[in-house]
Amino acid sequence: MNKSIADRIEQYIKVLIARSTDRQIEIQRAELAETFSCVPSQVTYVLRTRFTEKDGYYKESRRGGRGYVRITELQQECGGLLGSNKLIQFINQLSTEKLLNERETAMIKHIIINAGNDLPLEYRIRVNEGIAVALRQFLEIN
Amino acid sequence: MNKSIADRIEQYIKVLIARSTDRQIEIQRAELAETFSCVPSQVTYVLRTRFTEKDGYYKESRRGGRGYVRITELQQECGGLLGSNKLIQFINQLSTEKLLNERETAMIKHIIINAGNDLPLEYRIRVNEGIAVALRQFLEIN
DNA sequence: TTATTAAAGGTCAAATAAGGTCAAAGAAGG
DNA sequence: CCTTCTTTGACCTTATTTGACCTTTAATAA
Repeated sequence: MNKSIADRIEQYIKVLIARSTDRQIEIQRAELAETFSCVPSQVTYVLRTRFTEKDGYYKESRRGGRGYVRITELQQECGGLLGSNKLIQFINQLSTEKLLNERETAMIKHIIINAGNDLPLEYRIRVNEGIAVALRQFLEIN
Repeated sequence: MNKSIADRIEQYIKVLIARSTDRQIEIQRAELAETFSCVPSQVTYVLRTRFTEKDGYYKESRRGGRGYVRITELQQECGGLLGSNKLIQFINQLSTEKLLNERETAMIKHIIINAGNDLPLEYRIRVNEGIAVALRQFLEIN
């Protein structure tokens, strides 16, 4: 079974991330497409299908001159502890269930990603748990 | 991660401001352009896109001989450590200014009260500061 | 003192350089 | 076949770079 281009691009990106010191890389979409002799939107496709938030990745990008796509692999956390990606999944779920509207979803995600950023992991997890509890209370669920 | 000229000029200016005693500097547009080997209007572009009032900067300029551009970084007033009451006050202010609606205000307050609750004070302060910064970013204010 | 000139900075639009979206066509697997 | 995943390309939005032309002000010449 011959790997598809998408598979190879996925592998390539994952190797880059693994090699990085901070689980974060920046790529040029066009350059990567060039490397794999495919159209740029193929790269977009790979990012859309294999580097989702649910997979534990966070993406940012900028257009125009010197544009880029930055991919961050969120810290994998163990057991029942609530890391940022799990919390974001939870938020997404609330959004799907229409318990949060679009703006609320974006706002809370922004806070989660940015607020506890520089805290030691254990504290971040506790903050995340607090946020989850608060949200549950506020929305009167569970 | 190859920075654009615009990015480098931005950095340069920010370093100058940081080094200044009064968060205020004066530059010569043409000279700066010379330094970065670009056209003068490139500097104008950087000032227009990255040193706006929303970003917390104030600009004055004068044309003609001995012309200049003066850039002042407005002092962020909530300089001290951010306890929960201060943060709540801040949220209330956002609410008064209609930047947050009633539900959003209540939700965020709920989160603030619960999120860092059982953390040591120093961490709770850091969380609060993170939340304030994230909110400012999200609402695009200073 | 007044008129002229040179030395700034400002504006705006075109050219260029990215990344994003979407839908259609093609391929793989059941 | 039918569905799902992949590949491709046309078109869109955003960011940067550049240059021609405009306006303001200080210095200087008359």
